[in-house]
This record gives sequence, structure tokens and C-alpha cells, in this order.
Amino acid sequence: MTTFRGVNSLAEENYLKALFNLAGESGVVNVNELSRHLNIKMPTVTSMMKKLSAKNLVHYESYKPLKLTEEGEKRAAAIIRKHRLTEMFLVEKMGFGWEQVHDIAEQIEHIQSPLFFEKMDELLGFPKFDPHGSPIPDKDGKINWKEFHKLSDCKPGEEVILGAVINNSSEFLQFLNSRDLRLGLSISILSVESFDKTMVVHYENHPAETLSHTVCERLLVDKQ
Amino acid sequence: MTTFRGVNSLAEENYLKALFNLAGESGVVNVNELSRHLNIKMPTVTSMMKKLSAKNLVHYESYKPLKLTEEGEKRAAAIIRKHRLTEMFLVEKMGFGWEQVHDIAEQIEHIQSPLFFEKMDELLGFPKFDPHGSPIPDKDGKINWKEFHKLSDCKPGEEVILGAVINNSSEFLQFLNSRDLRLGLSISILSVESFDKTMVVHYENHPAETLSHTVCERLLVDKQ
DNA sequence: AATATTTGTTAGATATATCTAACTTTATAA
DNA sequence: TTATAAAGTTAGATATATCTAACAAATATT
Repeated sequence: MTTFRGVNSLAEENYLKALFNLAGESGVVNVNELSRHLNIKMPTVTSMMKKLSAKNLVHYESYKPLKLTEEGEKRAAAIIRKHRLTEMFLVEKMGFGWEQVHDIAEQIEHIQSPLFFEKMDELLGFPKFDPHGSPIPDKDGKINWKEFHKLSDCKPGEEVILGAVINNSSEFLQFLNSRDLRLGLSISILSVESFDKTMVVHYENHPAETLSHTVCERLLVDKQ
Repeated sequence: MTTFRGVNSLAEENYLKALFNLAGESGVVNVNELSRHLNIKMPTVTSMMKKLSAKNLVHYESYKPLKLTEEGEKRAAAIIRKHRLTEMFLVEKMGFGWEQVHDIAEQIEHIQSPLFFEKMDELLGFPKFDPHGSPIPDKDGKINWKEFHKLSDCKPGEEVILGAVINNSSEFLQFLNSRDLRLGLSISILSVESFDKTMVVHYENHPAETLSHTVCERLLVDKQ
């Protein structure tokens, strides 16, 4: 039984998603980067890029950086939409913690059933962000980019709202849990250590919590 | 990225499940049967049986019928447990109709996350049957077989409760929907046509509904 | 019992997705 | 600006899961 996988194989979907996630401003990604991110050797990546290029999902030219085509970007956004809707569903409707949902969503994002995800979307009330504050692409693949700042770029005296986290690893999220740090929280910056950029912040029942630069770089905030 | 699939590949899981589902009283299945059911050619089936035999999941000897080993049966039951829990979740918690859930569950049954299915189980209140009345294997793979009778084996005058349906195809379930036939319904048998075994039954707001033998064979009932 | 049909196996081919080893191109640094 | 390092490609091997064609065994039919 050839399990139905829609137009793209599971492997292809993972490459598309990775290309989408790794693309910065320029939208381009190196073979090496992609290789490291997917933990797949470079020759394998090269051959897959040729395949996706033949399907008009990736712009590929020897020795040049990779870029998704418009169609490739649409497909990738659709997968990320499914991933983020799933994360939201797991947290909001099934009682998972935000640190538990990544690996499950990583599998469910490949489910082929528009109806299944439409139902999720509906039950969730058409959310715009996932539990980590990442925007959920709409059905056309468009993403509502919110302009967040890194907490590490803020100055003492500023009061900000925690809007998103950059790293979704279970370890990082568990660290945030242990400090009662969650999205929506109002945080005041008390001081910044010029030596190592460590911040002392105040929020809720935490009058003076010390956060390393590494942590502050991964917290995205809204300066209102 | 080698997508994590636990101990068995997706293909292997589908063979195990099919062996489980096709095994009747004797617990044995023919290569040909399996081949037809999975829509995979016999030589492919033979080679997979050798592989599963090497993994001690199937008893395989040339030209003899196939049988799951104890371990194979456990693995198969675990997959079927995930399938049926999913169907129940889709119907009870996501608002799907019983005719819509098979194909989605067919995909979600392969998700590797014990926690995900434990959560489903818990949210559903540890159900014993799926939306089609099929028993949900417990965590040890044990199945609580209820002794149902085919409606087609019942006699005029009997009053029975619809407990399960044998065919889960969307078409059949839609037919049942169109006649307001659902699990739990109390049905009285008014008459049986000796010529073609067609039954005339009475239930709820249907004073005299005529059901073909083909349909009655697929309806399992409880004679209380 | 001989023959025909069905069922099952063997052998070898194909497609996908991966790898390693060797080589080439591009980028970096002395 | 040449040498070195990093990034990328080519060629060929491997594993999985599938197929077709040809053959063998078991079962059914006359």
C-alpha cells in the first residue's frame, strides 16, 4: 500500500519546511546550512534540491544559494501552518505544556486532510499565533509578521510584554516555566550588566530575576 | 533526516495491522488475502513476511498460512488501539461524523508519542469502544470482545440494540445516516422476506424501514 | 489420477532516500 | 596572490519497499 502523501513525499516536505524556516531576510539558504539543520549529508541535499528544482519548488543553480519558488513557499507555509495549528491545539484543547508539543506537531504536520486542520482552526477560534508566539500562516501562506524586539536589545527602565520565544526546545521552555515566564507577561528591566549583558528584570511575583544574555536574546517582546 | 518511526517502519506497521484485522478465529491469514487487502503484489508480501519473521513478529513458513507471533500481535494491537482512540477523539472531541474519521485515523495511528494517545484516552474518559462499536484494545493489547449477533441472524419479533457496524466505509455509514441508524438504537424486527432475506424493521420514528440482507449482515446487535 | 487453476516463491528490476569517497569550485587567509 | 579551507558536486554504493516475469507447490476439477 503506497500510503497517500499528497503531492510531496515526507522527505520533500521536510526539506521545504527547513528551507522556509532557515530563510532569513534574503530568503536564501546554503546547502551546508540545510544539511546541518536536517542532519543529512550535503550530497543528499544537493540531489534533493535538483529534484525539487525539477518540480519547480526550489530555484537551484550549481554553487549558488537555494531559494524557494513562489509555489515552494506556498507548500512550505502550508506545512508550517499545520505544525503551528497543531501546537496550538495540543496546548489549548489537549492540555499539553508548550514544552511538550514540538515533537508531536512535527509528525502531525504531515497528515493529509484539509478538513482535519480546518476543524482544528475552527475549534481554536482561528488563532493567529502558536503557543510560542510564532505567527500561523493563513490558508494562502501569508504570514502576519509582528514587529518584536529582542529583550536583550531593551534598556533599563523599559517595560515590555513578552510576545514570543525564539527557541522552542523543551529545555529552554522548561527553564522559562521554572521562572514563571510565559507569553503576555509584563516585564520591567531594572538593570543590565555591561560586562556580560546579564539583565535583572521584574515581573509579577518576581521582584528581581537575573537572566543571562543567551536567554534574553531568545525572548521577543513588544514595547508598547 | 530519518524521521523517527519507533521500532517498525510505516510499511511494517501496515502489514501488522492488516494481519491482525484479517485474522479470524484461527488467527491465520493467507499471503493472497493479505496481498489483496493491502493492494500490494504477492511477491512483495512474501518478502515482507520474511523480514517480519526475522524480527519475530510473524510465524512464516513457505506455503503455510501466516500468523502473528505474540509480540507481533502486541504491536498490531497497539496500532489498532491508536486508530480507534483517534476515531473516538475525532468524533467526540472534534465534531466529525463517524463516516469521516477512517482516513484521518489511518494516518494518525502511526504517530509515535505514547503521551499523545494517553492524553486522548484520558480526555475521552478511557472509552472501551470506537464510534463504530469496535472494541479499543487496552494498553496490553487485550480486547474486550463483546458477543454481538448479526442483525441478519435475528428473527421476526425480536427486539435488539444496534451495537456495532462491520463495514466502516464512508458510503455505508452515510447510508446508515440517511436512515437515522446509529449505535444504541433499539430495533424491532417486523418481518423477514424468505426470498432475499430482506428485513422490515421498526425503530424510533421509522415505523417500517426495509433493509437488504447485505446491510443486515453488517449490523451487529445485542439481544438483551 | 491427470490436469488445470490458484496460490506462493524466486529472481531480478525500479524508485526513493540515504550514505561515503573523491573531486571541483568558491571563499578565506597567509 | 597563491595556498588553504570550506562549501558544493559527482559517482557509485546501500537499504527499503515496491514491481514484473517466470517458476513451483498446493488445491480443485474433471
